[in-house]
Amino acid sequence: MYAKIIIDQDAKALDRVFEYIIPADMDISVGMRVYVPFGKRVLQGFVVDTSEDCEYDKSKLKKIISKIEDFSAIKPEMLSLMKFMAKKNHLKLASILRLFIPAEMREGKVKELFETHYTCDLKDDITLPKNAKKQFEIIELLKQNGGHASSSQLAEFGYGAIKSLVEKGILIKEKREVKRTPFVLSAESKEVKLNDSQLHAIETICEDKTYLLHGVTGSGKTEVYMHLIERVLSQGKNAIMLVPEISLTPQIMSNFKARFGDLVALLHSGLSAGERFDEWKRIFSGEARIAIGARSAIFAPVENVGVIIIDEEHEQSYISESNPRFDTHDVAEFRARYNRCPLVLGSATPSIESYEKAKQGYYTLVELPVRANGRELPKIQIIDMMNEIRTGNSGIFSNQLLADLTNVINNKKQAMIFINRRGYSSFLRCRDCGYIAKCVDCDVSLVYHREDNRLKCHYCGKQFKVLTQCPVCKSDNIKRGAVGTEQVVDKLKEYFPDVKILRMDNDTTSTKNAHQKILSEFKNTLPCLLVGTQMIAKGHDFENVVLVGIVDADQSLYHADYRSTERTFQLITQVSGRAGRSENEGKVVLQTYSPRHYVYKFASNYDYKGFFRKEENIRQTAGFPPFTRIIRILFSDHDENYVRELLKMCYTEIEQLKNIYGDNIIYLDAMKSPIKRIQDKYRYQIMMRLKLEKADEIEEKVFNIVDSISKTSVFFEINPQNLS
DNA sequence: AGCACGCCGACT
DNA sequence: GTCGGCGTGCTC
Repeated sequence: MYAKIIIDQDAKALDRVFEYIIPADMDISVGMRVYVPFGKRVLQGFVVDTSEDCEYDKSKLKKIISKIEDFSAIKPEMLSLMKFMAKKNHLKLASILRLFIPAEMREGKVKELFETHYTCDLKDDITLPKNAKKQFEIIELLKQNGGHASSSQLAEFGYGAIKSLVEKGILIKEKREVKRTPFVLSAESKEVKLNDSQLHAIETICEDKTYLLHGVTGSGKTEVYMHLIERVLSQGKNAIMLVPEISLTPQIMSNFKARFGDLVALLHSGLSAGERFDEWKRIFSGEARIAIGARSAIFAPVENVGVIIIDEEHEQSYISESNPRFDTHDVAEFRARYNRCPLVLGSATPSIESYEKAKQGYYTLVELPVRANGRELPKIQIIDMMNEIRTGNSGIFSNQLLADLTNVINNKKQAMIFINRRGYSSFLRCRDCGYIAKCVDCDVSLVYHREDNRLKCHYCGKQFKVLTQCPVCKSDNIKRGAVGTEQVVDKLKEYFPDVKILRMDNDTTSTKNAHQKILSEFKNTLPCLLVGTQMIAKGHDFENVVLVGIVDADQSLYHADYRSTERTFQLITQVSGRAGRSENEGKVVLQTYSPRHYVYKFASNYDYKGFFRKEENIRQTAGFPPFTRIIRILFSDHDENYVRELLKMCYTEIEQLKNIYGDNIIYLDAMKSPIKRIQDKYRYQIMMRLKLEKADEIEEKVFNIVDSISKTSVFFEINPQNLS
């Protein structure tokens, strides 16, 4: 017998199958990991196929040395998924396979944890010498435990007594694997009465289809998820649920643990290597039937999947931006179709892409239009900061926000001040009329680059001189806009010197548990102000928060990204959800320099559909996804000349495609990447924008061109999020 | 990726 | 004469 094997090395030249002889006495099946001789070395490989015959020169074949584990770590479904991802995302096979098993298993560092375990058969009459008091106590303890005990439980009895019981054959000693189950807060499982739309949603979501579950904030999506999972379990099937990393809060996990107990396996970054490995094994063996985790949990070795849920489906974190780049949606879709089960995408603010798919009938839209507790959403008041400047207030805070903050403090309540800061790139804004420098072709904000003091468009690469005078109002009061958390805290201290002010951002949460510390201090202080970045937007409910201030909402709006408006809408909706969670009525003060921008009108009315229609229209007119496809090909290498040469060759070839496809290629250009050099590698890129009709075909051709020219691997990105 | 082979220059 | 530079090509 012969085996087709993929070598576990991340190199373009090895990105294919190699054949080996399976020794007659070795029982090898597809999906196993093996050691093989490769050149002069011994390497790990994955068996992806076995056959009676081989294609390669028989005399040159070598034998598999040994198995790494005795079981197939990669299940058949995952091998199909590998092929799918390799084609769809142009990834190397080995790098995909690595996603499917815990890193700790590959490095071989983490081993199963063993503990000595003792069992005794309670049905037998146990006769002990009368003076064997200790042995008697041990048997008593075992009786209470149903005949089982671990060595740690018996530690207090001393080894002599145990040993003598074992020797008499009363106790059976064995090495047992212990699972390191991560600690989870315990919670009461409470039965919640479902409203009609929740019931309707549960009833609807049952076919082999993709459902977009659009539920307003607080509409009880989680309850729907739980019911769906419950049903699936009762059918003997299993479930996968994905949540954004930041939502993997102890509260959510404990709710699921309370409902489903040990059937839940949690996969998140907070686990130790050993814990993660054990959770993976619990899923692999079928002991755990519900896998809950962040992005990478979509690769959990769950078999017989009955439902896949992606909560907060619009979250950016579902798109992997580093090394094997993939979109969790695609993978989930593949697995759902493979298992012929529903895929549920849940969100209060679905991504434009997903809602468009629902509109076109690819997804089935299911709505939860009312809040489960019947409470009103907090009022959002928009403050025109240009007007503040005109009336002589050039500070960070509007008079309204200061008045509301004073009110909060006098009433011994709490407020959150949200700083909208994403990335470091900055834009230029006219402080008199609010004008923002934009690209003449692309309708995205230009980014200021300090090193050469120029404005650049991250989509087409065009460069502009830095403006010194506003083209609209001729004012020369043009500044770069970016307010930091520190700055805000300092200012607040001037206004409210006696009030506790906490700060939460990347700087203050770098140490372990800092997160938790800040939040619990906030919880226990009245009055108190919490200043923070995106971090404070998610998850936690604080009943005393009655006011949320959004200091500079525009910061994400004028990011050089066609998705920035969408993201701003999502952010406002989410942040607003922090105010008035309990009896206390909440309010949101939103400060902006562009009060007439449509995003604020729709966001302040919680009008998702209105926003969608407007945004859809704009994307269509401007030629952005989901109505076009953007392809970014990133070349990087230590040798700048080589990259430039490579870029040039690829570009010339790709340009030829224009002759065949004409205006199906809306845009094509080669340029330096916005960040020229990362880790001493020079980065150049080709950007293209395609009409959808021929996009697949063109993408395939482009890939083949680049693949045949380049010796080193090249990154392909479809509709990139971040253009650095 | 790593490792050998190989074909050039400059040194014990 | 030989040591060692790294360009090229191969690994079942």
